Formats: sequence, C-alpha cells, structure tokens
Amino acid sequence: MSLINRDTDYAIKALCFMAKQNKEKLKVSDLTRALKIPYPFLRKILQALHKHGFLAASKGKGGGFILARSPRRIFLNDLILVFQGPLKLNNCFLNKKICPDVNSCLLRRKISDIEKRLKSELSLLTLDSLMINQERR
Amino acid sequence: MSLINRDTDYAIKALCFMAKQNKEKLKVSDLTRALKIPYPFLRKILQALHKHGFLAASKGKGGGFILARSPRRIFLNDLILVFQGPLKLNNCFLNKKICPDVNSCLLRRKISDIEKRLKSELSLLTLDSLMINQERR
DNA sequence: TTTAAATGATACCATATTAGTATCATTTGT
DNA sequence: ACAAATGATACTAATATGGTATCATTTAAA
Repeated sequence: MSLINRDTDYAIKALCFMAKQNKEKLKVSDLTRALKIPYPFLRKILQALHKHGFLAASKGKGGGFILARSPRRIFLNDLILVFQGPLKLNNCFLNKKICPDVNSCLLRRKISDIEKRLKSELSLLTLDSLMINQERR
Repeated sequence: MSLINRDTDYAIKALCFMAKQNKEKLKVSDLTRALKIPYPFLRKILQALHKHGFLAASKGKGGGFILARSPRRIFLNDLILVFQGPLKLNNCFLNKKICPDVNSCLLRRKISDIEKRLKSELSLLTLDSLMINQERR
C-alpha cells in the first residue's frame, strides 16, 4: 500500500517543474509536453491546485498557471490533504463499540500520536527540498 | 485515506478476542457470533492468519483456531504487512526517470526514513497493548 | 465405516476508489 | 468576432477492496 497516490504524485511533479521555470506563466500543454502526463488529467490536477491556492491562474488567450506560493511554503502533507483527504491510521477498528471512552483509550492515543508525528514529518518535506534534490541528479 | 483496511481491522478484533479466551480453541462460528463479522469473510481472514503463523489450526470435527504466538509478539505492522502488503509512501513519483541515482537522492532518503520511523512505531503496538486497553473500557 | 463438522484452497461477485476522458461554459488577447 | 486558454462538471475505465460460494480435505464420533 502507498501513502501517496497518482494525483498527489503528478501534482508534485507539476509543481516542481513550475518552480524551476522561475515566475514564468505556463499553460497545461507546456507541462504535458515536459512531464508526459495526459493533458486532461493534468489539467484537472492543476485546476485543483489553483482552487486550493497553490497556483494562480489566468484565463483566456495567453493564460496559464503560475506558482502562488514560494516552494518553501508548499508542504507534502498539504498536497496529500488536497488529493487524498486527511490521513487516518484507521476508520473503523477504533469505533465506539470497541472503545467507547475516547479519553481513556490508550491505544487510540498511541495511534493518534503516530499520526501526528507522521504528519509533522511529511510537513518537513517542502517543494523546495524536492527541487534541491532534482538539481543534483 | 486510511493506513489500516477492513481485513487488518477484523484481524485485530479476532486476535484480540482469541487472546482473551486464554488458550481455548475457537471455531469461526464462535468468533462471528461474538464479533459480528460475516462468517465467510472472517474465515478467509483467519485462514490467512494461520497461513502466516499467527494462528494454529486444527481441521475436522472439533477443530478450530488458537493463537500461535504470545500477544506480546504480535505486532500491528506485521498484520498490516499480511493484509495490505508492504507500507510505501509512494510507488511512482520517485521512480528512475525523476531520480535515477538512488544513493544520492536526498528526498528518497528522507522519505525512506519517515517510512522506517512509521514502521517502527507501528511495531510498538502489540496485540498485548490493545488488550490492556480493552480491559479498561 | 459412514457421517457431520470443521478448516484449506480458490474462484467468484459486488462495491468503492482511483485513474483518466469528454464536453460545454467562461474569459481574454488579438 | 475568434481562437486560445482555464472553470466546472459529468462521464467512463481500471483497479482495489469487501464479501460470498463452493468443493476438497481432515477428523472425531456415532
């Protein structure tokens, strides 16, 4: 099983590429050519990134997308949140029937701690850190 | 998204229940009654737990399942491995095309570290610790 | 020794999620 | 006016998950 799905993956790739183009507006077709991601799929993803404030968009002829934040302010866990929803260790096995008293539930607390640590670690992975890496390849 | 799926969830519940019955052999129908998990589904899960050494099984009339290990030696990450495969942060975005040199890849190392920490934290959650919790409810 | 009650193995079906496409509406520069 | 871009959204396809059915094998006991 994977923590990161295709949408998030493509979003990372696209954002990475855009960050490298320092401040230049890009249209979807520029990106598909470079990244080899299917046009309509990538478009959907960029629209979502726009909707959630990662990209600024301009419509009409000559329009396109551009990063709306510094790569240092784009965090992996935020991208995961957009495309995959909130990270949960489990939906069901800690439900009321097994564990009715949330506060006294040791296990629930442990699991929730693990979740928190995982999220905070994912939030240390910024778009910036991905780019540094790519420069070195 | 959830780290733990239904199979793993039911497996935990079943193992927990069995651990409470100290050393008593149980058949699937005993468990379905207690846990309200559909019979054929639970059966499939118990068979898998047997196959992977968590349970001992005896066939034929009067047969059934019994824990094959101490609850202290049953780890959450092992159960996840059985029912959901190896935990991976990502299958694709760190593939060869983006990151051809595995050793020099800073990001890959970071991600792999996060993975390792997550796994080691999950491995601290034993069946034992779940039961302690349940006693207190 | 037959039979019923149990698991072993495995193929199958149903539903949900993920991946990807298509299309019409709106905006905007020329 | 028109072409080129995104906005919104509905749709289809593929895969993963959740769950069922069934036949084979083993075993205790009548």
